[in-house]
Amino acid sequence: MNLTPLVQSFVLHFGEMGSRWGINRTVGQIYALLFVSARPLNADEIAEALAFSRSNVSMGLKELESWRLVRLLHQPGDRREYFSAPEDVWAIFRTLAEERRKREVDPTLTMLRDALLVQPDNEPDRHAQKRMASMHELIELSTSWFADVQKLDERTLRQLMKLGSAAQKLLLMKDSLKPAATRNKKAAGP
Amino acid sequence: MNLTPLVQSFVLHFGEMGSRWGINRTVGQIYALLFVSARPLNADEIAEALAFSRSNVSMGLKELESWRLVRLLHQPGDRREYFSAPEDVWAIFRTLAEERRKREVDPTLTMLRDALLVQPDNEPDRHAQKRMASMHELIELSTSWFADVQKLDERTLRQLMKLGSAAQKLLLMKDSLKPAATRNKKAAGP
DNA sequence: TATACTTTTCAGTAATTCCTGAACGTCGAC
DNA sequence: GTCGACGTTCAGGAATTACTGAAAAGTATA
Repeated sequence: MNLTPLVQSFVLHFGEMGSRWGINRTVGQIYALLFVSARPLNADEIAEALAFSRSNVSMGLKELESWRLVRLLHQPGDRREYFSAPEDVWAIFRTLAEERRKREVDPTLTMLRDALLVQPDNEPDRHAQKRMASMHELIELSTSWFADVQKLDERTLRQLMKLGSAAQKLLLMKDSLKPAATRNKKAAGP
Repeated sequence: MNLTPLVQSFVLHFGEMGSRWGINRTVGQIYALLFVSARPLNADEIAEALAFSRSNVSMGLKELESWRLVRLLHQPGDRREYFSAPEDVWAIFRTLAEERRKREVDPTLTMLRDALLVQPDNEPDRHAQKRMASMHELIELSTSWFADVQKLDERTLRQLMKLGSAAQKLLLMKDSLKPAATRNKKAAGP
């Protein structure tokens, strides 16, 4: 399989971006290739297209599977494993965010919580704990908010985003119209 | 300078996390140390506390400056440069997001836009372009939304987040109060 | 069960990234 | 100017990570 220049540049870009992340070049390129491919590909096709060794592709696919970014499937009458990237970019985004949370955010929250349980016995620790507490609050708040928002379906999410900072105005309105709370409550009901 | 166990564990954790990102261990540790420090530190103090070479610290600080994550300042009567991490965690978050956008998102958007300008002359390219277009739309939408939300002050942001998916309900309310024709059209549209 | 095909593992090597010490540059005090 | 304190650069060695080929382990079919 020969890549077109268009696909080539996309794949190379993702390789680069991957290595800026923790993800390595190989994995980024494999994912990019699957993302733009019109049909599922097997490991040999990927290895040939990207000029990687078969074993490197195998490892890359395993990594992508651990991120739940690729789907494994079979073609009738073919024993080989085929891989594809899910269609829905919003779902992909969700998956990515969820995995990153699991791998990066959660351990950090655990570490912070543990640190905040310690009774500080000196000034540096007292200050450090204050700083950690503020970080903990920010992370806690933003991830739980994100988890919440992430549950919305694509259409609603799209609306929310298009609304942009106008959401702020709705908020402020709610805030300044205390007596009108009944009206809001009524209108927002299911 | 000797680190307390509390600070030590925080610093080590950030070193680890750093290397999961593109950032290396050194840089992560330096930042963590500055973050919890009650006063600005100079390069020698950092080098001693973390047991890195002076030159390593110098490079790390340069990197952190390029991310605008540390502030350079001077103490009266002291020629050395002192560094501190900004206090406000919300501001830090903002800075981080902005820099990442500049370094990762913007180049990707440029690549995608260029790719979408090409007139595809074969089926694979036609499909690839469709996929790239959907990715482009998602990134465009979410980053412009994020830029918008990021302008809010801390208090409002905090409110917005605490509101969580209740924001969804406000949105739906707004939607359901429109003439039925609009809503139906929207729901059935692409 | 044997066979042929496919995927995975892994030890070794290649490539990359990290880190250091030494040399160099800069700047203010004298 | 010289001196000394401080910051930066950089070549090269150390450490880590990526990648490969060969061998092993699965697996469906006959």
